Amino acid sequence: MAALVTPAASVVSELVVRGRESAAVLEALLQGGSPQEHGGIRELAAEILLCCDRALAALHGRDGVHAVALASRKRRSSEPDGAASQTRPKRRMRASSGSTATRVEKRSTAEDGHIWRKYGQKEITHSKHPRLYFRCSYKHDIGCPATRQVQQSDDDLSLYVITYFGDHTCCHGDEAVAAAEEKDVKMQPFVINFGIGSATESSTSGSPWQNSDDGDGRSEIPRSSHAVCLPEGGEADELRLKVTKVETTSLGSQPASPAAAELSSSPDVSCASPAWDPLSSCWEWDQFVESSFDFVSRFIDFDDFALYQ
DNA sequence: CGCATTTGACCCGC
DNA sequence: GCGGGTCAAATGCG
Repeated sequence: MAALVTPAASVVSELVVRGRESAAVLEALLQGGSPQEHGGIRELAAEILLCCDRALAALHGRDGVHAVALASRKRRSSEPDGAASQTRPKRRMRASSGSTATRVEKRSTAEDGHIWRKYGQKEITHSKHPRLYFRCSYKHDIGCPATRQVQQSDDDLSLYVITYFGDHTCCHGDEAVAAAEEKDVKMQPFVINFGIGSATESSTSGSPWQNSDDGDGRSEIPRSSHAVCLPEGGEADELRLKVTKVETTSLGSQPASPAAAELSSSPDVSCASPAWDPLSSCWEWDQFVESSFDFVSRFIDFDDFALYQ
């Protein structure tokens, strides 16, 4: 089981947790019964399905797309011929300068569902905050040209100005699922039992979901800038999932991330989540996985995932 | 050891 | 020449 704490397993963990968060909010909405709140129910349900679907996809893709991605990330070694190292024959491509931005957004979080890899940071004159440069993690794998720049707004420190360049060619649809489909792997039904381990049980010795923001006020960028890829418009229709029981329980004290806060439209619902680093679109996996993987494993019989390996 | 991140240097457009 | 975007060696972590 410990061997499952891999990047793929981490992704699965987070996805399922997010699914559970959404489920908790969903139930709160249902209990509230306010008609105006029902507007979000379908969206939440879609989120749940999508998260769980992604969890499956992550496992399906581990030997496929994800493995390919990992394998080809190796940096080009220094030029073997000294002459080449003397000069820089390669012209540098400028994705942003000269070309227009695909879109510019101001958001409270840099999360956008895609996997980005930071490749630079620059202090910008007349700007208090550095600009961070990201490219799609699949740039070198499948040549996804998407890049983005993230800069904290000087006007509103809670906002991040995100400028996108280029369109993603990597996450149109779910390539992991597609890879699984190519292999004709059947999505077998499995059970996520959110009820195993009651709230009281899981929240005994303090909250395992403590916000990592414990005072230094500055979230470091985690080692991995892999955000969970949750592209918009994903369909979870092939998902064969049985959620046997969902309990809305107070697992944590408060949402630990903007994303969780967004999900948690009801103040009565406490959603647990890893700490989110808005600048790098990263979950703080170190704290999250260690503290919660065991917890998450209560919900999931990971033995079922052996089916996909 | 392999990987992602950091960061100084290089390159390019204005 | 300057400012900003990108590269890639160095670094450090798992």
